[in-house]
Amino acid sequence: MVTAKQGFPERGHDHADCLTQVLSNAETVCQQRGVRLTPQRRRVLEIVAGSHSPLGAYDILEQMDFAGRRSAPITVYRALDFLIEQGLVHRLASLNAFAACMHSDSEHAAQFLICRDCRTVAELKSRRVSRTIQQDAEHAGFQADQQVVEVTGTCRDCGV
Amino acid sequence: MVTAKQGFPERGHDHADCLTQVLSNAETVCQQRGVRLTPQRRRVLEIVAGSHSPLGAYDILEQMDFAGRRSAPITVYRALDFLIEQGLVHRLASLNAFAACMHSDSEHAAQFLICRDCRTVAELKSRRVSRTIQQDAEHAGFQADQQVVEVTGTCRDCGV
DNA sequence: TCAAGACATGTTATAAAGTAACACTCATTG
DNA sequence: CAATGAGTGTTACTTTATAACATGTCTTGA
Repeated sequence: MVTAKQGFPERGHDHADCLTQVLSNAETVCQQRGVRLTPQRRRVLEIVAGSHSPLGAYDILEQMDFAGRRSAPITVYRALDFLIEQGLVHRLASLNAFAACMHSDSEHAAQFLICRDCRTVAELKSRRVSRTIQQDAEHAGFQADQQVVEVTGTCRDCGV
Repeated sequence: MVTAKQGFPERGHDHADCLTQVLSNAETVCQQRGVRLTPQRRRVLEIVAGSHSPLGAYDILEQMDFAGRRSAPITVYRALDFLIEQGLVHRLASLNAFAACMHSDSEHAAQFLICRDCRTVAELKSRRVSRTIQQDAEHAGFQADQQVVEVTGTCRDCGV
């Protein structure tokens, strides 16, 4: 994805474009891997990617309502499990919430910048940060294999 | 605290010592700050510090049982809120769990190493890591003011 | 073509984590 | 000693997440 590559997404950018790109990237990725992006999963991804701020599972659930029928929570969680496994969605532990991955490139450590004012989330994707953590952990006798980095603060637009 | 200053605590060290130190440090700190380490709060700290692996709020609750009576969850959460505020306990977002701070020194960024085998948790406390995050966030136009760093992997004792 | 198996979803119920609201106690302190 | 404020008790509830089992639906190879 292009729009959010460096730093925060531009306020007022055309988010419909992001959405389109995320979805088409997901199609490609799933096809390549021989896994199925079913309508349910696609729908959940669509909802998550449609928001710049992370959504709780039950927020997603609400938006899944169809013809007055609500699906069960497990439905959403199952779709999320799949999407997370495929790296298409990230889980934000400090918020109990989920955000679409706006980057088509492969594996990257999960690093997030969370604006406390506008609730927008961006990925940091700093190799320097992940390398430093890796090294310092190793130095402490620890073999790191999964990093959670979640930074709260204020983004450019909300800052003083 | 001495025992856990660098890297992981020695397996089989005398944890009763840690506990004593944590508690006496807490007394001192609270006195200095003019806040009250009430029996409830002290009890919760004691329980949390008595475990090397982080405890869920309801694990703590169980250990609070007294004469067959169980307190309400809110009791534990209130004590935890206080202890976290005073920096005596940390919250591990990725585990929904709590761990006592084994370091008497003042403010430090919350950075954790979580062994996936023995579930032991140690603090990393790397200035380098926090500085790097700070800088790279700033570079992305983001004013960082709270960092969550939680690293999962294997500790020296559990490693190959 | 159709049975077997694997994957995906539906349904119901429940577990686990966290909070709201209000009443009561108890130690200050002015 | 009344008033205040911090701490706790009690009850009920919300939010987040999972278990267990039934049902559906694709694929594939006999």
